Amino acid sequence: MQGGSWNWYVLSVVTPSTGEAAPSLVAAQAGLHARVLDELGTAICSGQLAPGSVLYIDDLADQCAVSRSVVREVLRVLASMGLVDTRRRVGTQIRPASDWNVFDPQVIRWRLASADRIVQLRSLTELRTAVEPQAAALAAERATPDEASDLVGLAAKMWAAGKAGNEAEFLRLDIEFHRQVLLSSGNEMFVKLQELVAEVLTGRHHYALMPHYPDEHALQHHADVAQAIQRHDGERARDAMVHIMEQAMNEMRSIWERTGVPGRD
Amino acid sequence: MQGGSWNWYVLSVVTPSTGEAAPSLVAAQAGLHARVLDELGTAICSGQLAPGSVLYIDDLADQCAVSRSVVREVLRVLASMGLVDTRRRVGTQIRPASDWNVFDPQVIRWRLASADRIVQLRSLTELRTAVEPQAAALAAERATPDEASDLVGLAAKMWAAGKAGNEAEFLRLDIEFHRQVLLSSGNEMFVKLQELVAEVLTGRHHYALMPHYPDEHALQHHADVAQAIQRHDGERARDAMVHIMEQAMNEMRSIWERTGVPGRD
DNA sequence: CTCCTTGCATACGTCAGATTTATTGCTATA
DNA sequence: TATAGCAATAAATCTGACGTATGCAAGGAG
Repeated sequence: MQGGSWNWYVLSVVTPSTGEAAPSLVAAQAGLHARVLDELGTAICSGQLAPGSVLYIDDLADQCAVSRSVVREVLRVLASMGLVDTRRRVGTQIRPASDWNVFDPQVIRWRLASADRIVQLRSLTELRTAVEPQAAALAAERATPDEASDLVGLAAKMWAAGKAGNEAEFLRLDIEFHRQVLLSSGNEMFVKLQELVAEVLTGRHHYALMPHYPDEHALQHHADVAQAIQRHDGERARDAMVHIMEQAMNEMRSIWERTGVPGRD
Repeated sequence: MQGGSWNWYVLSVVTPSTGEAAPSLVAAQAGLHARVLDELGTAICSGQLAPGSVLYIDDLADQCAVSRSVVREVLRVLASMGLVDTRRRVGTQIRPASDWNVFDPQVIRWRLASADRIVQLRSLTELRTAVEPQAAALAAERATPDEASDLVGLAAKMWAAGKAGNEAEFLRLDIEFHRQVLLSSGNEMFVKLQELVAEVLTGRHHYALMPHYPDEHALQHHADVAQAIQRHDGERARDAMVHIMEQAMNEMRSIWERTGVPGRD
């Protein structure tokens, strides 16, 4: 009805049958709002809906087989994420990627599920590389004795899991260790960042991008960080964490150099 | 109607007349959605609506004098920011601050307008301290010749503005300089972070929290960063930026040590 | 007395229709 | 050519209705 509309077929439930690409992480009975939100968010972050494209509420309602209320609520959420911009008399326009709230967990999930996966991975890893050493230094100043003890304990368990070759357990402990460091830093934003990183780590596992194999040096560095924090030695904690980050960065680099073009699995 | 309801008066348009605290940054003719969103977001981030409190759509519609549609759309946005959680048969519950998307620009604005102002300022400054040196190092690898030249030019203009005592111009150039460094780092998340920092810097100005007075050393460090980036010397760029951040951190520290209790202006 | 099942009241979820309003692009006029 | 007025359009808002999951409590079985 609204003018020439726009070729919608890209949004149908095709999920190009490339296999594991999009098993639609949103359960079927999750409610219409969540379903439509996920559909549109995925379509936008994957680039299927190019920036500048215009959507119309009534069309979307028809094509998604939901009422306008649902569509409107979805668009309001997408607008708050910077993904779209809706204006009177114009419609709802897709905004360029540079406007997106790339710190929104939801946006990160959508991008991890898209061809941008590698870019997202790289950005977050670089951010992590910058933040975690600083967090370790702050934790050395602010961690309570209990927190410090927990960290030492976690490092010990990581060592055990690494020796035993228990990969799943090691991954869990690894995430927990870094979460604890960021928690002890006393900076709420660092903590939230950890949630994003955890998203990536589990996502990395889900997309089978990188098996995590612990080595001797990494284990030692984790123990060093914990010990330095317990002894309030900020500099040593920072340096040890820098080493951990360097290794993580090297592992990541091997990923995005190996997978030449995006879109590959 | 819905049970004992909840004492709503805290949300009225009181804006306690303490003066400049809340001139309601949202224009009156900004639309009902924006108005209600701002009201509720402010009330939640300020703590007037304590975590665990329960709101009801119909009550909100009455008290804000808008239709349920508007309230529902607002709540959906607040839910996507992690500020509330709405469940059937229960109502809409305020979530604890640890669940908030503290990277959402809107949330940051609300928190800057609240008593949490100092906490927000500190968190972002610490984050900035962690990120910008890394960004400078990356920029030294990735900046195009044009970008590097621009940076050198900006540093020169900052020097001129600093000498001339042109404070407003200096602030503008300062923000632009750091934005350019983060842009040249080639990391989209770093760039977004800069937008948050700019939010803080202008907010800081708006709340008269800190006059920015440039000194000789700071000017030299900015010039060093620019030059190091142009010469692809990542280590020197990182070190110079660390010095800038140390100074920024010291200035901030003087703020949140001076203003003992929050709530002071 | 405890535990589990069952039924009910409740507040959100979804829908459809109507009306208002802001904005854009066109057109006619100075 | 520039500007002011006009008409078309799609979002913004309101309203009333019905569906539906769910927390809670009453009641029965062990």
